[in-house]
Amino acid sequence: MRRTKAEAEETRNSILHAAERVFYEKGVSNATLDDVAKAAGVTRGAIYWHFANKTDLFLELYNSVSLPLEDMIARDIEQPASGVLAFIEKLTVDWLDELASDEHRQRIFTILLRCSYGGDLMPVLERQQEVDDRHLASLESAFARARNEGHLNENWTPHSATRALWWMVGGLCTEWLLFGRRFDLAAEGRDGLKRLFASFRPATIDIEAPADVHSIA
Amino acid sequence: MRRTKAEAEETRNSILHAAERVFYEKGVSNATLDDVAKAAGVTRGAIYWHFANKTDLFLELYNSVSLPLEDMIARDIEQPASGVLAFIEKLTVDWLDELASDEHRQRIFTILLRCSYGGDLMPVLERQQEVDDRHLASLESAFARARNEGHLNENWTPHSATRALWWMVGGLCTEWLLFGRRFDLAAEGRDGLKRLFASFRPATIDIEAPADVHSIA
DNA sequence: ATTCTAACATACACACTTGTTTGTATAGTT
DNA sequence: AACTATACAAACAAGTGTGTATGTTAGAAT
Repeated sequence: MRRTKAEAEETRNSILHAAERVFYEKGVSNATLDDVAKAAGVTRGAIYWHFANKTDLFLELYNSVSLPLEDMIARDIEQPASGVLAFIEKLTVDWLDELASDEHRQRIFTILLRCSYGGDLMPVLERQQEVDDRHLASLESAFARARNEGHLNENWTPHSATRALWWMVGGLCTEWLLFGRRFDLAAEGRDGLKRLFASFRPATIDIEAPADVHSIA
Repeated sequence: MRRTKAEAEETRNSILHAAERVFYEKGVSNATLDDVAKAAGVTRGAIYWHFANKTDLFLELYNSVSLPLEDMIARDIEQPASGVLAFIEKLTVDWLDELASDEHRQRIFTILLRCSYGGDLMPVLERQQEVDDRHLASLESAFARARNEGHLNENWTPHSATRALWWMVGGLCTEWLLFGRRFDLAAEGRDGLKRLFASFRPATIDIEAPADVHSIA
């Protein structure tokens, strides 16, 4: 039953997709390789051909997800300094929108949130920490630039604003993913971010803006 | 080896404590009942005498943790309306302090965060959702009172303030617990909450306060 | 003092999962 | 056309955890 290379790559992908679904539904440690095999329409032999073992399959699945957030954040250096805060806000909102519409990424994140990281999954944890730390550093430097230009409210520091944003987005996504997506992630996130970023901005008296404060509601 | 009732209750508790440690270290599904038994200094027979199975043991462990947050929040109804925001802030800070100093609760929460909730653990998830919903409703009504008294900044609504606070605290604790407690939970939390609550308050011109803004830094 | 039973320990049977090994048909290679 | 490595399927071997059944001892009841 030797398949062509394209077909082999196809079965490898189908195994990865099946693993994503099965890991998401049953949890990584509760899922059996036979579950994955059946979901992919193959036998365990195929899995052991393409992957060394379950941990390796999980790592490959983790590697297969692209993390465009890094690129997005990296670009903020080149953005005009005047709108740093607006840029970060848009970036975050866009990221939430993408998560809300990408079931693939939803499942991956949920799997990562629910898995134990005990023993052989340590490299995943460490890589994730490292990525997070880079994101936090990027964000904090962006907030620092905003402050230096006088665009950051004095209530906040670059560090505290970074953490507040990070924790709020993290908490939002965690609750949404772990508790059955019981609300509109994009809408609630957009609203919360709008208000948080409003508090980030200095309390300037809106000189040029018309004073129709009530029209918002 | 028949023991007295007090001794039996003692072994039951030792089993619960061992389960807490073992579940925390190896994850619920990766932990063996024999691991728990050995950690408790008994055999699996003792566990099966006191508990029906692993799921039941986990549920009993979950039930054994007291959730004083409910009482704390319930009392806010009786607080003076003038300081609702300050009261909520203090409540949250106190709760963080308690979590930071109570390793028992840290382990329980970590276990809950890391476990899969697949299949037979559904009741736990549902109960937790229900508890969370009550907390959120309490918080939101408190914020509503603050707004009615004119103590809530117009940038925020009771709903959005509740969610922002909830998500920020949740994200804070989640990161702290899952990523190895790499920062000072109480200090960072207190600082972040201070700034968030500052943005909750209306931007009153501090008439009576001396204008030494720079002395803070 | 005897009996009963709570509170375990021990032993066993069973299912399940993993990893490996063997088989096999076919795509590519010469 | 023959050969070989590929891409799996199928069978096998071994370990592991669970649930239960049985054994044992000492507190408690009469």
